[in-house]
Amino acid sequence: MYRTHTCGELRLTDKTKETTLAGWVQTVRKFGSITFVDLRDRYGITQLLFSEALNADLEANPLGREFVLQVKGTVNERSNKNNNIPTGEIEIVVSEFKILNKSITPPFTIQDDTDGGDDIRMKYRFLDLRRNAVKKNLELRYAVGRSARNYLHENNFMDIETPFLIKSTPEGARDFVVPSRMNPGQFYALPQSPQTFKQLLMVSGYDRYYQIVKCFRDEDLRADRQPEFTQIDCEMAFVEQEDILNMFETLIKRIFKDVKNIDYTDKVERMSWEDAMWMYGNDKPDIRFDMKLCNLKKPAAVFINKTDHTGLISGVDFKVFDEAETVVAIAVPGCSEYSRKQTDELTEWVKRPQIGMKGLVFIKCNADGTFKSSVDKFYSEEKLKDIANATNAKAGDLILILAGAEERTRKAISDLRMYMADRLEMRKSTEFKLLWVLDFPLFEYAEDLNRWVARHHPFTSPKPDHISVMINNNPVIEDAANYLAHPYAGIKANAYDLTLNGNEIGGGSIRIHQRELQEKMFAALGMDETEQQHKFGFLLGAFEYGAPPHGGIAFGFDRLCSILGGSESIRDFIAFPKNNSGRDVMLDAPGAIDDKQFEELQIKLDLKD
RNA sequence: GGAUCGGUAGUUCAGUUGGUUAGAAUGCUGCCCUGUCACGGCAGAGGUCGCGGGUUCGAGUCCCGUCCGGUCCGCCA
Repeated sequence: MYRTHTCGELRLTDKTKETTLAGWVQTVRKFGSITFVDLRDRYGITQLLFSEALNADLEANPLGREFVLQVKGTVNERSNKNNNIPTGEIEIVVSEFKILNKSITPPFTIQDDTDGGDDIRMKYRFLDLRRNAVKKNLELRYAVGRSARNYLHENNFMDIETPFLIKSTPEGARDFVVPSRMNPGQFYALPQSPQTFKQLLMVSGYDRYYQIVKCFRDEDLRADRQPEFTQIDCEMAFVEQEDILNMFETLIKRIFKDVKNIDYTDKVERMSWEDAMWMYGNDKPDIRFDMKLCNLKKPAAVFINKTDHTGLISGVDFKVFDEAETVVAIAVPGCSEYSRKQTDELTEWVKRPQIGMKGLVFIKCNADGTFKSSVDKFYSEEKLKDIANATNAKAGDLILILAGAEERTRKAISDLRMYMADRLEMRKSTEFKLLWVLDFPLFEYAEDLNRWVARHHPFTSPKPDHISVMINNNPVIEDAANYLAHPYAGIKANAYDLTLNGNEIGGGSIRIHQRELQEKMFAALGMDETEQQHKFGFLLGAFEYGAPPHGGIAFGFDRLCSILGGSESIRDFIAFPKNNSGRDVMLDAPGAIDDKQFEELQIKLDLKD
């Protein structure tokens, strides 16, 4: 038997017990004739005491960091206790020991505050995983998964596996492809999600399905994006949007309780996509803080039902605002005393290529009730006061105004809002706020293709009121410059995203379940009948055999874990993640394959450039 | 596809307007130490400054290219 106890379980109550432990040597502290060793395993650290009698043995078999060690000994009360660790009141007085395996010196220290950088830790990920900090993250991930499975099981959801080797249907993200040896010249694709399979399961009558499942997308990476990632994928039959929202906000609340011991008793707020864009410039707004947008000017074709404050800024011959499509402001609390250097810094920030603004207008709402702005030449104190009122600015606030093309400006003000909130430390990783964003547009205009593309995916149903708009209008866009005037631009979807602290953690929709409407949808996306049949014939066929109304949702499991763990990067919550370029630096994958493999696949490599 | 930051000891970093022998901490090795737990003390080893080219009397430092890594934009139905 290798061990009788783990390195995390012995306590003072076990005093005088005989024990055998096995683990890794964390540190060796030698004191002349006695030696202390911290022995580590998954469960904790236990201190070993090697007395003088073992010195000859230790000299013959010296210990080093990360050696795998087995010891026999007796549990002893320490004379000096260590309150920082659970086993800190005891130590093992070693009677005999055996080195089960040696280790060369690790390239970085295996400690909470390691000296290793990201790169080297990824290369030696198996060592990095020994560190407590990384282990904690994986434990949190396991807890989130367990909580979700328990909840879904209790609610009659059934875990059903779906295939990884499927057919490429180049809609949306790029597919990873896998050549088939038995079908030369043909390729499988790895699923971007089990979307069509879970819908088929609904047709089959498995009315509550879930799967914690890997998905694959061959797109460029980010700190919160990996080429293979995990979703909590769910689908239900005989449901309306309301049923889904209730079922799954309860799931997330359950996870909060199980994993973080947080009682999320607040009602989960809901907001239309249009309101989110209008008030936050963002379809996944962080609503833990206010700083709502004040729309001073908007283009005629969008936000048709919203009123802006263009009267406050026009009529003074200020060209920057007059010529801009959109002018939008936020009031940043308590920043009216910003120095010239600080406002310049903000201006530089919005001028970076990633933000792409030409400049930044600011109004300081001084504590004494006066106003000072970068556009005093154009706007009187009275006018500034009116603008300040419109933005809900208080004395002491700093109003920041951006002007330019609608999409870019709205994104920029949203980024600026988040940036200022970060600067003012208004985004605490221990505070959680959920928000449903509803009523997304069904379509998006793709300039490069001059046609509509599905904003969510092509199986999303339109709002019942909008079905007739879809049926009765031709999807072809005659006037590309004026695409917003096309009836399809206003069609809203039965789609919903759940956001947490400004992150999209889940998204889904009520699906189309009638063949006719699904065909109309495919046609709107530029697919003729042949193409529809070729790509999605199986689904259209299935809809003819009694497809029930259904809908679902998928959660980004890795991202949810990283937010709950208070980290920006999902890599910390994946045992073996890929780097920024999609490489596994430990395996050095992807890599070339043998000529023999090419031969078997009947593929000849001919790289362009 | 693009922007931007970085690459110097095993590791994390410093290195001034280009100027003598490239430093610190930590890790590693050896010696000393009976109550440490970030142990301590003394001594020591350890460098193709990512790679290639250029400017210069002289390049870790400046320029060009390239590779690698981080972050972001595009992209991610």
